[in-house]
Parts: sequence; structure tokens; C-alpha cells
Amino acid sequence: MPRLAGQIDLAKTEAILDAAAEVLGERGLSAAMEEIARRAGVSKQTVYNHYGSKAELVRALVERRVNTITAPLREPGAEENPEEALRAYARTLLTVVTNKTYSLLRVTVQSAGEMPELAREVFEAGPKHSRAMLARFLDLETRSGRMTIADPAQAAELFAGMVMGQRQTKAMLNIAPELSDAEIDAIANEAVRVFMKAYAA
Amino acid sequence: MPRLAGQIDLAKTEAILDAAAEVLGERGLSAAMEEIARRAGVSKQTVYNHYGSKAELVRALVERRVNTITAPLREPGAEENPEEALRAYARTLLTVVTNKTYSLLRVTVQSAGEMPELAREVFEAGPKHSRAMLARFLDLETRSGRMTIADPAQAAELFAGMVMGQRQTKAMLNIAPELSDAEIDAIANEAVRVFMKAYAA
DNA sequence: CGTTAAGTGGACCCAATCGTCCAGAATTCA
DNA sequence: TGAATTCTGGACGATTGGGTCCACTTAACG
Repeated sequence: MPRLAGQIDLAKTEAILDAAAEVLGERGLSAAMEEIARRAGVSKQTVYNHYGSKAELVRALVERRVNTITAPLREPGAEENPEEALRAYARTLLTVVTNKTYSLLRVTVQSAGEMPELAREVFEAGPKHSRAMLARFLDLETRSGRMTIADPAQAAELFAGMVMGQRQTKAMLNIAPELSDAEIDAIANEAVRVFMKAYAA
Repeated sequence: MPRLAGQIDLAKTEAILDAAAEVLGERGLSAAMEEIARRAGVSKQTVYNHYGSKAELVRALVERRVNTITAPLREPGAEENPEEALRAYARTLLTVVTNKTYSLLRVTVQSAGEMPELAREVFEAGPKHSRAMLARFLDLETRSGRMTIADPAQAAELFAGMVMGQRQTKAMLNIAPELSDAEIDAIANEAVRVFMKAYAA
């Protein structure tokens, strides 16, 4: 059922990636290609039509999702006051970690043995990039005199770490974090309070 | 070469566990039992003599190592001043994370699909337990008037998170953290400074 | 409406790997 | 020395899962 001759069906591509995310998240790398095809409502041959191998599928899945997942973690807006910007960043971070999409990191961990480059790429495109944007924000705030931070990169690490705590480990271990909005607010508020106490101008 | 009739060779048990840690750390769960046996200098049959199945071996390995790994993270001593106790805790935490033994968590993540209980057990015996001890320390410090912490458990999360930052994720992704002593000190010092600024009495 | 390219379903091959089995060597205890 | 038990090493069975093949169907485009 090709929509365009000479070209593969893009809707099916999405279905395959979604199914792969599901199955790989549940079963880990040992998930069968057949199961992925089945859940995508597609024949196995079609999967191989879109992606030549399992490794390629995993790579495509991870690369394609990393950006959309970390997209909300863009650089905090400099127009608001620092507290509010940091609180927003913290809340988003907690949501992302709590989100089941975080299972992508699990898949990546599992593939780390076979494809170490993928692990590095994901780390750089995801957490590292997001942290760099936070550092840049902190640097701007320092230059504009609202904060006093000698090492923005280090401070960004401290802040993000404070917000996430053990939740990243929990997410990787597939132990439901399940935070209510109230809990998210509580953590974000306290983290911002501690952070500002030390770094406010 | 049995040392005791009617009993299995304990030295070989250790060798098997060591080899398993090595191989599983390198290759992930798909590592072959044959390779483990080979590296332990033992026949495959012997491995199955000690552990009935691969799952059992993994479980034994993880359970047996968790405690020794987190052992150094005992409750900070209450006799020192809080800063020094926290600094010591932070340094130990960073060492543990940087340590290659941290690859056990990777193995656990990989097994999380097939044996979810194991993941939970590891989390509780390792990170969670260690965090609880830190919380208890913070509580004692609060009671003795040296700190002011309303929610010790939350504060413990914040502190440990601050210290580890993205390093736990990096360790899981098998991206060498490799911190020098100077870097470890720098992180520990700054984390303690920020923490005490907000929580000192 | 015919050509072309993708999709289907299912059989099939093949490699890897878990786990078993067995005959003989090694070792400890009586 | 003899008995009992483990260890060895390699062959073996069975399963699983990646990947291919093929005949047939379906849809798009000229």
C-alpha cells in the first residue's frame, strides 16, 4: 500500500518506531523483531524494508526521539526572574524523567555494549546538551548581575542533579517514580531555594 | 579438584562471580555462559554446578556485590563537624560512581526487563539504603542544633543528587567519568558549600 | 488500464546460546 | 588404597531470534 511510488510509507515508519519504543521499553534489547512488526501492524519484511537491521532500527529510534524528548528543556528564558526560570526548568526536568519516554535511556544503556558510539551520541544530544543550555543561562544571569556564579557548568550540574536526585536511576531501573504535581512543585521549589541561597547576587 | 567432599569449591565460586562481573560488564546480558566459564578457568558444567541457570548467576552476582560496593557509604560519623562528614560522604559517593564496579547497575538495568524484582532489590539495598543513612545523619545534626532541616529525606536526595549530577547516567552509559582527586574535591567542596549555605543552623 | 514499487504472510535458513550429558581425570576422606 | 564427589572438556539437543526468500496482493502514477 505505498502512498508514493518509489518511496516507502512514512506512516508505517512512524508505526514501526512507536512499536519498537514500546516493545524495547518493555522487554529490553532481547525483544523480537517479530513482536515489533506485529505491534506495528506490519509485516516483518516491511520492517526490514525501512531499516536494514535491528541495530539500525534501534539507532534510528533513539536518535529520532532524543531531540523531541529533550526539546522542552530549552534554555530558560532570560526575561523572567531567575527563580521562576529555574523552577520551570526543574519542573520540566522532573516531568521528563518521570515520563515513560525516559525508557529510551534504558534502551541506550542496554545497547551500550554493542554500540558504544550510540551511547555517547545520546548522552551528548540529550543530557549534556540540555545541561549546557542551563549553564549558558546561568552565565547570562551572572553577567547581568542577578547571580554570582564562578563556574556555570559546575553549577548547572549541581542544580540539575539536585532536581533529579535518584530519580534517573529509578527510571533506568524501571521503578515507577510517579510524582504528583504537588511533589514536583515541592522538589522544584526547594531545589531553587537552596540554589539561589548560594548563588544569588 | 574438590577441596571438601560433598561440597563445592568456594574459590571457584568466587572466580565464577568475578568472571561474570567482568564479562557481563563488558558485553551485557547477551554474554555467553561459555565465556564466563572460560574466563573463570572453569568448565561450563562447573558453572551450572554452582548456579543452576544464568538468571541465578546474575542474581547471585548482583546481590552479593551490592553490599560490598555501597559499604563505604555508611552513615557519616556524628562526632566530626557536619561539613567534614558531608565532604567525606560526597567524596566516597563520587569514587563509587566513578568506580567500574558501578557496571553492576548496568547489568541490573539490563535484567530489569526479565527480573523486575531484582532491580527493586538492588535499588533498595544500594542507593536507597545509602540515602536513608544520610537522611538519618542530617536528622541527628538537626536535633543537635547544628543544622536546620525540615525534611531530611528530601535534603539527602538533594545533596546526593548535587554530588553525582549526570555522573550516574554517564556511568550507566559506560562513558568513562574518570575524575581526578582534585576534581572530586572541587565538586565535593562546592556541593557542601551550597548545601550548608541553605541548611546550616 | 497497465506498469511499478511497496506491503503481506509465512516458510525457511542460520547462527548464537542456554542447558544437558557423559566418560574420564583429579582430589579428598576414611 | 578405595570410595565418593567434584571438575573437565567436548559433544549434543533444543530454542530463540535475526534476517532472507517468494509468490501474491495492493495501491499510486502515467
